[in-house]
Amino acid sequence: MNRAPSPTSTVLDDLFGALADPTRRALFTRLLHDGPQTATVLAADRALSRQAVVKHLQALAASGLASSERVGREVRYVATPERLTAVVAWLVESSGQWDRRIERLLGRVGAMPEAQIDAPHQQRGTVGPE
Amino acid sequence: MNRAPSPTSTVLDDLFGALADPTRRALFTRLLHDGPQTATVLAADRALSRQAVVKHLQALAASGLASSERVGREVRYVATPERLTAVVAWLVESSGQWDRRIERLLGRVGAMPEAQIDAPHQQRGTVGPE
DNA sequence: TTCACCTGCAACCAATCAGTTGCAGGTGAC
DNA sequence: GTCACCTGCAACTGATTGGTTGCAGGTGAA
Repeated sequence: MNRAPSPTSTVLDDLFGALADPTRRALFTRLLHDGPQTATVLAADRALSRQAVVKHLQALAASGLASSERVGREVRYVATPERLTAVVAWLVESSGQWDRRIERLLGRVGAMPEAQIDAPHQQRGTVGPE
Repeated sequence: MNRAPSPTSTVLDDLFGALADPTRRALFTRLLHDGPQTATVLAADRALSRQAVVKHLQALAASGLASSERVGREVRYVATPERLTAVVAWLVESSGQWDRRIERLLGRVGAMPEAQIDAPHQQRGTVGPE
């Protein structure tokens, strides 16, 4: 599973593209906080067809923000937020030396207490770099 | 100038959407590093029509990442990266307590001197997590 | 074995998007 | 005033996107 990113689009295209849709962001954060879910379950409490949700999840997977594993007859999707580092890297890199505000904001994250940082769920191996 | 964001899309939709296109990202960083430019000039060294560039710049402006000012018969576009704080805010907020890697990356930036936060950036309402 | 349930694939539709071209209207310089 | 140059608007096209529905196929449980 987990479609390979299309050769004509870059990692950042896929990432920003995936995050540009509110439904997709919602699915991503839902997976991030509630752990693995099937598309069927995710579609249940949303006014969306299962197929629509599947397509969104595949878009997330194509960008590396989600991954799927088969468990019996179900397919569970998991958020894989590591890839967001590419977004952060772009922010840092492209901004170079602009005004300080963003660094202050980022500083807050850097200063986060470690107690809160533990991975919310097991981050299984399918994630590998391409 | 600077179209208002459409009422049906949120700030984040517009931001991520604007950044999802490689041409738009290139234009943005170009403006960021080289300073104000006209669409005509920007289109010159790109294999793109002026109108196409104008549309991209308008998309950037709609998301708040660029602004334009009229100077005589020219219109100069300027990058306004402050709005990127909304992206950072989303990263911070939605991620909450994920994996360490990103914090290391962010930590590098956050380690800068004089990091104290004022108001996290005035967000015109609609930004929250959805 | 049978049946219920979940997934995957395909076709299709409407809307949006990226891009083009053509033309009209301002503005500055000579 | 004239002319060159830049911008703005509109129409149009092709591709992509977000969404739907229908149906076939695999899997687990009774």
